[in-house]
Amino acid sequence: MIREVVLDFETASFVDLTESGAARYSEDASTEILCLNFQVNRTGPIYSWRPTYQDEDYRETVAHRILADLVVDPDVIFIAHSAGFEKAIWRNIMVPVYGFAPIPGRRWHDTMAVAAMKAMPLDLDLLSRVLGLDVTKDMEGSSFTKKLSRPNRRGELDRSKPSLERVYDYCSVDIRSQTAVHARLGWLPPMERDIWLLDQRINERGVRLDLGYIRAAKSVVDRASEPLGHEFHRITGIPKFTQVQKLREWCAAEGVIVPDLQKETLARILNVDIDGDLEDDDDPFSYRPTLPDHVRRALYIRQLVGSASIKKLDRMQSCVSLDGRARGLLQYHGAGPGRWTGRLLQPQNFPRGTLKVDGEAPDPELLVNAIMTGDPDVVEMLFGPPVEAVVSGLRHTIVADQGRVLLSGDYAGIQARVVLALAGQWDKLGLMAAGADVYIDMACEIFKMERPVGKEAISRWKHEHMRERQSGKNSVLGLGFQMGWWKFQLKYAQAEAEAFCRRVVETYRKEWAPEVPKLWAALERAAVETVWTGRPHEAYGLEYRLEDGWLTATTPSGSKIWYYNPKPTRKAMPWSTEEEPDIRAAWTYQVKKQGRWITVDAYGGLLTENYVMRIETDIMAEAMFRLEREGMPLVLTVHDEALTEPLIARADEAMMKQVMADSRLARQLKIPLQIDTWAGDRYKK
DNA sequence: GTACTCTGCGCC
DNA sequence: AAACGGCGCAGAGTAC
Repeated sequence: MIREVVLDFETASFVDLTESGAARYSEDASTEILCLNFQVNRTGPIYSWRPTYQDEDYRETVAHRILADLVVDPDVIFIAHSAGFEKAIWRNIMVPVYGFAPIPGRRWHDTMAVAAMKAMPLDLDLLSRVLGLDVTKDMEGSSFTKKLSRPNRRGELDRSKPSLERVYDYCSVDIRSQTAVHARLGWLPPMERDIWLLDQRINERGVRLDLGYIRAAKSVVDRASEPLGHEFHRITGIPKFTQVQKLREWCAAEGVIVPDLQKETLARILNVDIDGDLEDDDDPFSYRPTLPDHVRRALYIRQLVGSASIKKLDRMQSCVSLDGRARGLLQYHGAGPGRWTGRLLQPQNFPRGTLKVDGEAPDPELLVNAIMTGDPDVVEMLFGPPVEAVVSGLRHTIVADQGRVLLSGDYAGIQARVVLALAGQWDKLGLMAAGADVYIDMACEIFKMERPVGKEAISRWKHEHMRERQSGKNSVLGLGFQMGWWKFQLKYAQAEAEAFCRRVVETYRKEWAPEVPKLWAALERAAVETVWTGRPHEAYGLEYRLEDGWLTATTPSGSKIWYYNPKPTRKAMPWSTEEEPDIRAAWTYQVKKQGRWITVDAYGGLLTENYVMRIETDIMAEAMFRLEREGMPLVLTVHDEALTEPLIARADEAMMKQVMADSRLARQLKIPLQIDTWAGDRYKK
């Protein structure tokens, strides 16, 4: 019979767990176990295993004998909340220090993974509260235990007997929470369990970081920003250029109103063309007359060195394992519809490089070699502003191991392809499948222009009508999920008039992809019907049903999207008035947003986006299994991109394309896939 | 001090 | 006639 063991370590260390992650934490020499609490089959007694006792050898205790037996029994499954932590402590301390047998990956279960799959909060306290589980938390005991796990003010770990006794007293509380959560949430279904097991292999494999390069990059940044920081302080009186509000207030006092300090805003104000397609180039001098030189200089410094991304360098140093690989960078199902999210150094939001050498991104090795000198002057001479150069080279910190290469593949424009395929907009998909530039197609539709024919004409058009193409691209990518003209203007076209934005949105909905709004409406209707009647409803291959406190949407691949606590509501439409009210049936659900558990309105565009993201993730996960089988072990996934680290002999871009293209689900849904690949020693975009 | 929220900013 | 995409992290600011 399968037995379940819920377990929870309390530990102490000089290493900061949130800063460094479980892998680095567990292998640090200062990390020690205070106790391990565990409970068998939900109702049994809670045992506490400890490495030290008053009078007896820990090996002689009942807890130890029971635990040792459980570990070697292949029918026992170990359950933890955020199991990556318990697994790491087990692997790096329990086995080597206390002589327990290793526990293979297949014998672990993670209650956090189930919470993630069902779109619930991951944090155990909030999760218990939201689920209404009646576990009273001993707040004092909890904060005391937390305090004891870190060095005190004098820089020591407190090991006094009364303190430890207090921790032991408190410990069973988390076990009760975990057991209750497990009883409520249950197991992962087989398909999801396979994905989670894959996730664990990827997280434990980690990704190699070039520590020498990281050190050099930090040196470049430090040496370049120091004089600039002083100058900034002199000009503005603000000690740090990270103080956004103060800087804005200072600018205002100097007579310059700055709406925000975002990259693009700053570029516009300073009139620096960052991407070669500055949106507001009608009047390039609009800001100049009102911008005093010292304000310009202060903002310029902020632009030069204000990038927050370089903090990734510090994070890399603190979370890299002793063997030079960073682990635990991905959270399984971190986003509602199944996507992985990034952790620690957040490998999913590396800035895209802005450096250009002869109009192209520089060769990673050349850039790295320059930065390796640690000398900002060398970098400046070869590539331009040193901090910008380091930011552009941040991705290159990720490298392949000896004898291996990085091999990356990404699904080009997959979001647009999936939404068009689900909606049945086959004409546009046909264009995409034939390799046409649909952004140009949409632009021609918006601006009523003649479509260019022939390779040369297209290339010329692209060059001559860059702005029109950008509008086309934004529309194709952004308007598939019911974005209105207001948001479109805010996000992509602040320089354009309302009428223009209205026309773009109208063109997308009425002319370019008229099937897509039908998809929004159908999903909305099916979901509302399900929530209001309690009976399942299907639309466009997606089946909504109520399931034990959630509304689920089952996709054609059998995967599900979960919405917690769906409630029927009535909602006034935006155009509803007193005289002509338009109140319709709708529904809400609950979700964690910006750390808070809130109620949100469901609407067709959102349901469509969730559906599309789920399908994308399914296609990606499917491909990841095949890549692993073909000798291309995954190290990262960035939503539509798979980064693998095969042996040099197995690194074959054509093979990768083929493996990623070979998707049962894409065939079933008639989604034409296009895969772009590259191989190299360093990560890049 | 610690916990939390808000803003900014990076990605898909 | 038509709306609110998904994330994580750093730092500042605020509340206790």
